[in-house]
Amino acid sequence: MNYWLMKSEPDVFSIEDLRSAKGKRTCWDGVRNYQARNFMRDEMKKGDLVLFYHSRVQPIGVAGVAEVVKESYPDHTQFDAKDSHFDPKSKPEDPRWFMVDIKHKKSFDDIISLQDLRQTKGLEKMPLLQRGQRLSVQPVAKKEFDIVTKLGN
DNA sequence: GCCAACGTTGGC
DNA sequence: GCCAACGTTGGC
Repeated sequence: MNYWLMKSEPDVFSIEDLRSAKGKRTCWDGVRNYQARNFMRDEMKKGDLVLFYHSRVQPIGVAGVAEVVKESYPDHTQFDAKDSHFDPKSKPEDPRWFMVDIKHKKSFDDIISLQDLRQTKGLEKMPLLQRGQRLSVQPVAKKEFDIVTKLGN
């Protein structure tokens, strides 16, 4: 079983949006970065757990936990000319972009702030905390996942 | 809103 | 295959 971190701008889609979504789940569409895509397409498995991260908007940090409930399949927004994530170079018979479905598991009472994460021992190697790191989907070590979720209790 | 860091594109 | 130009991310 693997662990992940996925970023979302909460004014676009927050952990509470996920909680109130139908079935408490959503498809994670719109990822247009190859490395992030590869993680979703090749390595994310049903049952994997995800740290749901709020970026850009204060308070920035880990807002809760979600679970992968459906493994990768083509992201439909790449074929929709009216969608902001439309990719004219992607063909339905050879899709370029993939997504997974995730389901809400837990919202933390308080968001675990980026500053707190930076100050927590054992998290020094988290990709999230590395300089210049921008991936919206990234792996998390089990140890790191355990430390972070413990902070959220 | 700024801007550093990074990814992608496309001319050569 | 290089690399300048451009676009995006995301903390501040």
